[in-house]
This record gives sequence, structure tokens and C-alpha cells, in this order.
Amino acid sequence: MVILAEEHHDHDKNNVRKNIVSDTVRKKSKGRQKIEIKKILKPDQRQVTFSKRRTGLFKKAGELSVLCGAEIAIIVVSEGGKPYTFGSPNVDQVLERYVKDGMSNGGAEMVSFKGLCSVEQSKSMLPDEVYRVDQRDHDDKYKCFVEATRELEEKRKGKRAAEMGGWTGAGDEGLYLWDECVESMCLEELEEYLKAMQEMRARIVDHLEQISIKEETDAIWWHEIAQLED
Amino acid sequence: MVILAEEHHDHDKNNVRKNIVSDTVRKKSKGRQKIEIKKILKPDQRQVTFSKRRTGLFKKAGELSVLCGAEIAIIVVSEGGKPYTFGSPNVDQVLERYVKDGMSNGGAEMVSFKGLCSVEQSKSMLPDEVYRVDQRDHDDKYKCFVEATRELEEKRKGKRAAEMGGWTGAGDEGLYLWDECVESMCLEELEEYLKAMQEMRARIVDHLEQISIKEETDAIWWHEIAQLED
DNA sequence: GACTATTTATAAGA
DNA sequence: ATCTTATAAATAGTC
Repeated sequence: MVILAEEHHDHDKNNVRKNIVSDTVRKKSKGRQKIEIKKILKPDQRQVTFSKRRTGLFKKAGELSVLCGAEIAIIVVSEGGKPYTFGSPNVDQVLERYVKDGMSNGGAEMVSFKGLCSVEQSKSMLPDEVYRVDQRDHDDKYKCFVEATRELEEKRKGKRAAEMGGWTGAGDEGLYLWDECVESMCLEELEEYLKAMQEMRARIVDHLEQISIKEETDAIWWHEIAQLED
Repeated sequence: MVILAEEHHDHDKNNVRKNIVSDTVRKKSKGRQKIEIKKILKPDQRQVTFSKRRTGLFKKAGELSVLCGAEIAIIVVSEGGKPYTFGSPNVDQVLERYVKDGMSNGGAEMVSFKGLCSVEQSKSMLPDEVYRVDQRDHDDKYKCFVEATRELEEKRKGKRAAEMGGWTGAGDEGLYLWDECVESMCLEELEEYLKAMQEMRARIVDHLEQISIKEETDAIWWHEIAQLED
């Protein structure tokens, strides 16, 4: 692959700095440079990067959410302790979900990350901590949270209901294969049934994991990332 | 900018498909193509994208965390309801922080996002809702959460110390609630059963969406086809 | 899981 | 902060 750089004809009005030097072109900038993934030392620079990358992260999250129908919550706390959150559909709902049936629902993959090692080591870098949360602990822990959340949600709902209408759920297929028994159910019945099924599913998945605990290291192994802390 | 593609000399042993066509090169792939940011229709494709982008998101989060000294928690719940979390230093700590002094600390930016349409719109991909949470609501809401969190953290610390941070099948609890009929199944049976159940579930969810499209914008079951593997 | 052609994110500079 | 530009990095399509 041969790449020849060639200056396009310079009709540009406000591009005074553009200039021929030797027989190559003076670049306006060095462009993006590779950076090491370690704490940025200059506070100003760090702040700029924080802002840019936080924006980028939230954008990616939004895309993932839309593309794949996933629910996502992100909380970023800056050095200064200022929190920024992203939620699709909203933070609390996702937290509630995480909290309420997260663990019972196929086994959450919980990964903690403390940032270290260098990019080169990344392939072999295992998470510092990986753990599963006991279901009952989990329930204890969050019960009150869930309840409190619901109240707040109620308040917000009114507000949101008005401005809904965002996007139309796209998946149109698969409805005609409908089982009669299911079709005849009313909304409440369906919800209950679905819930029961969900629980059953959770147990099955757990069991599956038990059985095949060794082979499915697949999921969410955390790798990559870089260097020390300050 | 003129780009001339030129076949490098073909010493490659196992590259039979490489071939000259006219005076250009047969490309091995179309490369990355632009996609619209809307729900991917094909479940398989959607699953692949989910996996890739989830990984990418977590990587970005790790980098942001290290580069800027920020604390980050992410919870992603797949369509199938399977949660994946990322936390630096760990999810609960960040949640606790968010919860504990989030609002009191200079005003969090809380953003809810309900999906965007196309990349072109992304400039205006402003959150559907931006709101601040009243400090007192916030305190009420999370007080218990914070306390409960602390307890659980204590427990975990002990446990983790004991088991050297491995991820050995720590999710053992909850297995004794096991339905006999399920427990007696072998692996293959379970997988089949699970699959069938998920298909059923998918139909129910679809149906629910149909029925309650108006009334329950808030629905918890907002998914469609559940994949066996997220 | 791997590979690449492309698109997308972003470090620097202004 | 905002914009631009060159370049690094992520990833869609493919195998």
C-alpha cells in the first residue's frame, strides 16, 4: 500500500497558515497522538480529557442501548467528587433492575476494576476482584432502595408521561406464532406468568452455570487497560 | 490525497483468496460499514454487536477512570435481562458515593436517555430529559441503601480475603430452592428447556408490548427475544 | 476468535 | 469552552 499525500488545491479562504515547506506540506496539527493510559499529570489537560471522554462514553452507551435494546446506567464521579450520570431509560430504573432481579437473573457478571498494568500486559490481566453476590444479601441490601426508588419514580412518571413518544419499538416479528394459551391471558396474568418464568429461567441458568462452571469463562472477562495510579 | 493500492509480494502461504482483479486488489472484506443507530433487527447480529460494544464501552470506562482519576460504575442489562457491570474501583463503592454525597456536592448532572435515531442526529442527541434531583428526595431515597451497602461490604471483605479473590463458584446459594423437576434434568435437557422457555418468554414480552403499549411506558419487561447467551 | 477496511473517537493545536 | 485536523482506536462485515 503506497500512500501519496497531495495538497488539494488551495481555494481555502482563511487558511493562511497552510504553506509549502520543501516539497511536503506543513501540517496544521500533529493530529491525534497516542497516549499512555495512565493518570494525566497536568490538571488542565486532565480536565479536558475527562470532559471529552465522558461525552464519548455516554454516546457509546446510548448507541449500545439503542442498537441492542439494552438498559444501561453509568455513574461517573470526577476527581472533585462531582457525579455525572447517564441512564437509558434512566439511571434509577436500571439500578432498580440491577438491584431487584439482577442476581437472580442468570447470574450477574460483576467485575471490579482498579486500573493497572500496562497495555502490553492487558491480555493476561485478570480482574483484581471478581465476585458474585449472594442472593439473600443482595435482597437485604437493596430492598429499601427499591421501595424508595419506586416512590420517586412515581413522581417522575407524571412528568415523563407527557413527553414520551420517543421511539417506536422496532421488533415486529414473531407475534403470529403465538400460543393460544398465552394469547388469551390478560395483562396481569401475563405479567405474573412472565415473572414466574423469569424466576424459573434464573434457576435454570444458575444450574447450567453450576454444571458447566469450568468451560464458560466466556462472559465478561475484563482485560485491557493500563498503568498505575497517582 | 491519492491512495494507490498495491499488492505486496505474495509470499503468503495460506492466502489463496488473495487475487488480482483488473489492476486493483480483491479486498478481503468490505471493512467496517456505517450503520444506523437503531435497533438491530437480526438477533444474532444484535448479540454480536452487544458483546463487542459492551466490551468497548467497558474499556473506554477503564481508560477514563485511569486517565482522569474518576470513579465509574456501569450497569448494562441485556435484553435477556442479564446484567453486566463494570466498576472502578468497584460498582458498589461508586453507587454509594453517588448516593451518599452525589447531589449535595455541587449539583450532579443527571441525564436520562431514551434512544436516538441516527448518527446524523447525534449532534442533537441531547438527552430526552435532564433533571436535577431534589436533595431531600435524594437523601430519603438512599439513606438505607448506603447503610445496607456498608454492611455488605464488610461481609465481602472477609469473604474475599478468605478465598483469595478467585471467582470460584461463589454463587452457590439459591440452589437449594431448586425445583426438583428441574434439578433432575441433565445438561442437554436443561438447555433445551431453557431455550423453549425463552422463546415463550419472548412471545409474552412481545405480546405485553402490544397490549400495554400505552399504559405501561415504564414496563419492567421491555425486552424481546432472549438469547441463551448474552 | 481473527482479520481489515472503514468509520469513529480524540489529542493537539488554534 | 469550540473548532479543526491528523491520527489512533473501535468495530461491521467477513471468514
